[in-house]
Amino acid sequence: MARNVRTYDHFCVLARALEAVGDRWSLLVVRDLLSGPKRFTDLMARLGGITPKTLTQRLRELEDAGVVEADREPGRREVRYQLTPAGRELRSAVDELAGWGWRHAWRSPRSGEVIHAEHLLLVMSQVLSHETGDRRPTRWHLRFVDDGEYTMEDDGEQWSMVSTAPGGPVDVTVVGTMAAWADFVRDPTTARASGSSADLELSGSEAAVDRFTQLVGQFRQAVASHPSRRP
Amino acid sequence: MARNVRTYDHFCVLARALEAVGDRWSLLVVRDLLSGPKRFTDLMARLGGITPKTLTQRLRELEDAGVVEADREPGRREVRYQLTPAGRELRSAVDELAGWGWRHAWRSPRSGEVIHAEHLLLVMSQVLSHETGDRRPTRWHLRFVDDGEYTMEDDGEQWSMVSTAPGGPVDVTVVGTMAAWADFVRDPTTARASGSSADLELSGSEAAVDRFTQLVGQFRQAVASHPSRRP
DNA sequence: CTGGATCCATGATGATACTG
DNA sequence: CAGTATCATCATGGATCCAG
Repeated sequence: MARNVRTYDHFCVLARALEAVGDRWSLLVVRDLLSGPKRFTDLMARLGGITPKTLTQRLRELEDAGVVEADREPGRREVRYQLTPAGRELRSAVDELAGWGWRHAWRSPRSGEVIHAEHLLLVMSQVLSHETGDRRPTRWHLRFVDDGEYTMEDDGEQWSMVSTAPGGPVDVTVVGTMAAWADFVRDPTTARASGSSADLELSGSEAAVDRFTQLVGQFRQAVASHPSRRP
Repeated sequence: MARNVRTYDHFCVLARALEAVGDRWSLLVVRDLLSGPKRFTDLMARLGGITPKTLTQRLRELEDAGVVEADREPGRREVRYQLTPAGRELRSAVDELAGWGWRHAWRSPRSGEVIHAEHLLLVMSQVLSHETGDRRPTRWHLRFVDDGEYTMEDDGEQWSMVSTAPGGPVDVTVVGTMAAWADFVRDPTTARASGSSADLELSGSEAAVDRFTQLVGQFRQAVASHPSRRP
């Protein structure tokens, strides 16, 4: 008789947690739902490489575990998946793992590796939270015409990111394409000086925009100079 | 061409971390090494259900990821596996996941579920850290004649556990078998009153032993009254 | 005895195509 | 849009065996 591969049968809280969210892809689904509710196809797009079969299975398992709930309204095609309160409580565990990943498992992107706005902003939150000294309550609004709308926020303690419009006054607003944003992260001055259609529009007070540019620059440098284990 | 199942190819720190420690069993290996170095067979005993093939594979992968290092000394039979500094930095992530597991994924032990001293002490650390108000620097020394030696310690911020002898003065020393300890956790007064060979020896000041008994009792109650999702 | 390696069976995942 | 169906491949578990 084969043991159930979905359990560990250990008397251990960590094993229990991993039975709920330790399967391949599970925590990445949680990651993408931490920034807000998503539809099945939204998740498919962000979880590059997952198959619909596996995504369906993970969503069902996460529902059973009380981590995810599906919002199905009659008369509406879309199903909106969102985290339950228990699921939202995974944020600190995800942050700790992400922080460790940045410090010890980072590597430069491989060719063909798709860069999603949300994931870039997640790395950025980690780096800005832990590797810059310039901290004060700050709110940025980023609108990617081809990849949704995000708010990045420093409450003075840590940076976080959600995929909704800001819930208060913003210091800087960024509008443009995802590609322009990637360019800007790669080299702020060039991207800003160029007059091409790939430009980003930055608005806000001069001081706030300067600080934004500076922090993005620090992030860029951190990524560039990171002692990746496998470059 | 099949994608490599061991990578996600996301530009994402969390995905990078999960490529290193997200495989089945990996974080449980880290869990068991967080309390100190272990031999292959020690790990086999604690990771109930893992096969030697899988454990070998996980250890090699964790070595490649820079999380684990093998200490092979010439002329010595044993191989001692231990965490690297990067591996030790996984403690906070493991703690966060374990805390979530206690709050949202706990269930009573199934019949046949092996209880290991270390794992019981890990749950206990979580519960004492987060569900009791009675906090002060405390150090307990537990010697299980059949399952090693452990130190549990509250630095005033949180409880932790290592599988070594204490590095300082202890408030309470516990000596006995694993079974006696399990009995004691189940019902302190009965186990203590009984004169059977299953007894635990508790030593320390009367106040310290009383407090120990009381905290274990709180843990026992927490486990008993826990609103398990699947009892 | 420790620290594995080998063989086979089964379950989990991926690729691709298709449907209500 | 939100999945199913089918087939192929890979990872894991169970059992057994082996070298130092």
